[in-house]
Amino acid sequence: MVTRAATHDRGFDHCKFHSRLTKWRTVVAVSKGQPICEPDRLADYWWHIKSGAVRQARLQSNGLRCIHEFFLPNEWFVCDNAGEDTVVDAVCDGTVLGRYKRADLEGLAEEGASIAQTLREARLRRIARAEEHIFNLWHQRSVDKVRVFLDQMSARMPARADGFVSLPMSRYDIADYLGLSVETVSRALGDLQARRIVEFDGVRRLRILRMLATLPPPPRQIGAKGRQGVQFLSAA
Amino acid sequence: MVTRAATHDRGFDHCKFHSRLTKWRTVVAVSKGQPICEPDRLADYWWHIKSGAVRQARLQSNGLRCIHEFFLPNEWFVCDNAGEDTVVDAVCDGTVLGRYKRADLEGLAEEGASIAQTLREARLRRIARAEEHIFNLWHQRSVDKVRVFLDQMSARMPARADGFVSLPMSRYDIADYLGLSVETVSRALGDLQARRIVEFDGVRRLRILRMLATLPPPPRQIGAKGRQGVQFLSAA
DNA sequence: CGTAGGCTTGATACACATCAAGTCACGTGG
DNA sequence: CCACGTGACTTGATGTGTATCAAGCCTACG
Repeated sequence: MVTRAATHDRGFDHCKFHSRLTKWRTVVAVSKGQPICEPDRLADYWWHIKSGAVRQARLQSNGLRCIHEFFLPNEWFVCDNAGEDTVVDAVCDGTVLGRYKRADLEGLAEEGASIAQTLREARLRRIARAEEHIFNLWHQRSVDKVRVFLDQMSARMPARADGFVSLPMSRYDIADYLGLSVETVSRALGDLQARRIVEFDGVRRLRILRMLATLPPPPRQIGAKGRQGVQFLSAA
Repeated sequence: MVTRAATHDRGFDHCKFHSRLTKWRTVVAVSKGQPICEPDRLADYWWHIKSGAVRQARLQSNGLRCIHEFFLPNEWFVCDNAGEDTVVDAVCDGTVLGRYKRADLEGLAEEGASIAQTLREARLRRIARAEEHIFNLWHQRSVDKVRVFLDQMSARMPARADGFVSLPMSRYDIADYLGLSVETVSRALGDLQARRIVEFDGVRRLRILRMLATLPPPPRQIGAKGRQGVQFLSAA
């Protein structure tokens, strides 16, 4: 397996900065399907998920909804370049966020190096995740997409002792995230379950049995047969 | 058409900072298919394309190559999270880059606000492009993917007076970027040409005749028929 | 009991990958 | 000059993964 940056937006010392941060914080609670704020204000804030989950999506004129990213408990995010068609809304009921004005938090960051660090890392992780998403959308079969998705989600969600996690999002959300139809997502999940790669306990509670790295080699060869096996020589 | 951040990494005052920058610069020239530097050093530098083009790709064990991004003349970039499977190499012969040690450039940035600005913008643009790429890979038909790709490229490439641009990359590169087969890319290009959306002058020189915004509405409806038409009410 | 939303399952259609030639431009060497 | 090879591109025939269409199921909740 290839080494790659970890994908957690956690690890931020709340005890230490709690009092300082709460001073600037607004708590926002939203129920399923509710936008977290007015679309044109989105870019003005840093957000921190306390519970539940939100999704950042882009709506097309034909009604299709492309979900760019999910944000899960304890993760930080900011929306730099949201267009008019961008919606950020709650995935499930009981979603609670901390909202901080960018100016406040980024000003604060100058004194508190640890906060600055957290925000910087959140940005970097955003790029890393986007690249993973691109890779996942790119050329894989539906089962592989769903598999990678489940791996990522169970790694990012707060885990329980027994290894089970409960997904906050519906099959429709997964479909819109992976660019598949709901039916295909459903079938893929059934397939993974049948092959004992994941185990379900109810529709949204699951546990990964076999990690990606330990899987047998890809049975099918999609695309070109090995274009350009580049050797490194010497630049300049 | 929806407003969205422009996608140019240009607009950096070279005259003003030329002497200061060249002091830290190493010029790197690479020919087609050559990596721009040792893979493990990639993250140590900021890069600036002077001529030609480079591609950032991720190689899979089965030989497939997923191209995450192209970088075109006059654009700045840095590779924060390149894994062992990541390759950044020249798309065509005659590719020349400026290479700057990150420590040097980012230290310099403290005094030169304009440089800091350029680097910050390059990062933001990177995210914006990644999101566009996700959107493009997401659910579209092959013709649409190719169409969007051509629009983006002709907007980013240095244009000539007659409106023609010459693409630096091959059909294989395009296929690996869009997650399609070469044949499909070729057919899509033929289709666009037949429908008088683009005009070709040789295989790699082309001109966009009709921009995306001015196109007729999507003939086909892929995916779900309008899930969750969310109305904004009021958060919290 | 009924209605609704989320989810699953089956039958069919089609967009795109794959396989297989074939073309075109541009070399290199006889 | 032509023969030949090679790499990039195109075109056609065929197969298949997944979208689409259409029920039907399951759970929650009035």
